[in-house]
Amino acid sequence: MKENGMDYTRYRKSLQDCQLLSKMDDATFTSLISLFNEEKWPKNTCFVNEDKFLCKFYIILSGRVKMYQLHEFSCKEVTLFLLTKGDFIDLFCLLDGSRHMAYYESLDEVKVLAVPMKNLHEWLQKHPQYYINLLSYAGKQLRMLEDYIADVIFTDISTRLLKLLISNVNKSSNNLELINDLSNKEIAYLIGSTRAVVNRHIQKLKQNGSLHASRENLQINNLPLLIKMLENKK
Amino acid sequence: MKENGMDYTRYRKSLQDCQLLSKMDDATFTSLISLFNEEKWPKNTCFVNEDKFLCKFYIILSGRVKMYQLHEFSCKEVTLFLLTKGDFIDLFCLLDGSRHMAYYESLDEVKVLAVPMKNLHEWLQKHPQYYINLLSYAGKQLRMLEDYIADVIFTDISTRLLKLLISNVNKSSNNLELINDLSNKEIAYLIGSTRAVVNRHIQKLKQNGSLHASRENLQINNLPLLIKMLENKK
DNA sequence: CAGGATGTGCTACTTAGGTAGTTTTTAAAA
DNA sequence: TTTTAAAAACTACCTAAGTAGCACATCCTG
Repeated sequence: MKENGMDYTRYRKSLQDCQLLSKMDDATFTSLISLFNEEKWPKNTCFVNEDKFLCKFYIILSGRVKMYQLHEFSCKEVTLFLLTKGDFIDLFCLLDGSRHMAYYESLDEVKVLAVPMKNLHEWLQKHPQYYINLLSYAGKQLRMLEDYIADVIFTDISTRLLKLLISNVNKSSNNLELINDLSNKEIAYLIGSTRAVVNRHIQKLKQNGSLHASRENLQINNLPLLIKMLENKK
Repeated sequence: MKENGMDYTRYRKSLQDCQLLSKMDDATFTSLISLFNEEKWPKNTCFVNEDKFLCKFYIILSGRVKMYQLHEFSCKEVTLFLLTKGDFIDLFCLLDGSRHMAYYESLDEVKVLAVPMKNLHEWLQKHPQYYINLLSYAGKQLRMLEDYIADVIFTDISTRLLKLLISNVNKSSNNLELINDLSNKEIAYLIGSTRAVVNRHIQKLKQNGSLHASRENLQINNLPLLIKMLENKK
């Protein structure tokens, strides 16, 4: 991190949605952020729960990182979180220092702020009120997993696909974001299915004109229709 | 809570596994526990995310409480957590005060310690280091949900049933605990399935002599066999 | 004891989703 | 440009799991 402190305001801005940093005055922010160093990870890099996640804590500045579980036997995957700007890696290890069996992969070139776990712990000891922010972040993730489970148990693949598409449409631009450049396989992992099945359902959406799909490119053609289809499921 | 303080040591003992209270000296413990009142909930009572969970925080002293999600349309259920001694209700609401869409039902007569959310927040403000304990509890729950998702996506019902049974055998007594008096329906909700399907698999376990099952009563007959069956799945 | 409610056991049926395999398309690398 | 690899598209097949329905057992209560 630059000594002159110029960068801090830049980080302040780009991390304005980061839960750890919310409701934090500038002085505190500076004391915290000065502990970090910026790192850059290349695209499509896998981190199979390396030791680095036990000794360092990361905040994503830009790019996507998927956090997933792998079934060794069948080599199947599920993506649990699609982490983006402001998200943490790995909160679990911060919590209790125990190894968290999880896999990470960068989907873009990713910029992160990195801090040695030890330093962050020391800082938090001095500023324990910010544990609340971490708790609130953990709570948000817990609810996401609860919803994931409810979806998997209660609804079929086509419903889950519709939900995924609709929930990733940017309200203002009406464009599909975050998942629009993913392959069918990655989409499948996001909803707990397989490439072939997801493709089958995508074909139907293409046929009724609600979706445009080509190689690693998804575009919503008719959002109201997608919403209507989702509502008809219930 | 009794004024004489006699009860505090009793609570100390029965809550020794409670994560919020770990590494807490007696004076601090007393200052915290004196905020609580003991409540008793009758068996089989539903709490459909009532306002009480928004204004009060509970620690379970004894008995089981299942936390579940309900699919309104199909009236299907999934049990996400089987809460017992030392568990919290509702951590989520404590975190950010937002309504947490969840359902609770007591499976036994349940004793809890209750504290107004406001009072606990005030106490935590004065003792912020104990947020760490809550974080660590949240982390444990997050991992449980991650495992749940991995199980549902990667494995079939019979595998999940075997896992459930094996993981609830008391190592020392070799007896099935916590779930041994549940109906097939409740077992099904625990692994994200339905009564009929679970019953189908239970029949197979009865046939090969690994399990004894009668009305709301499950007993392990041959644990090594169950373990072997689980390993053969992989 | 009778009646009702709930849990269990079992049959038969349906189907969505997983699987395997092949072809075609696309895009990047050589 | 050709080559190669990955993604997408499509076909055919199989099966576990969900569903519905009913008979029977068990328990509790009036």
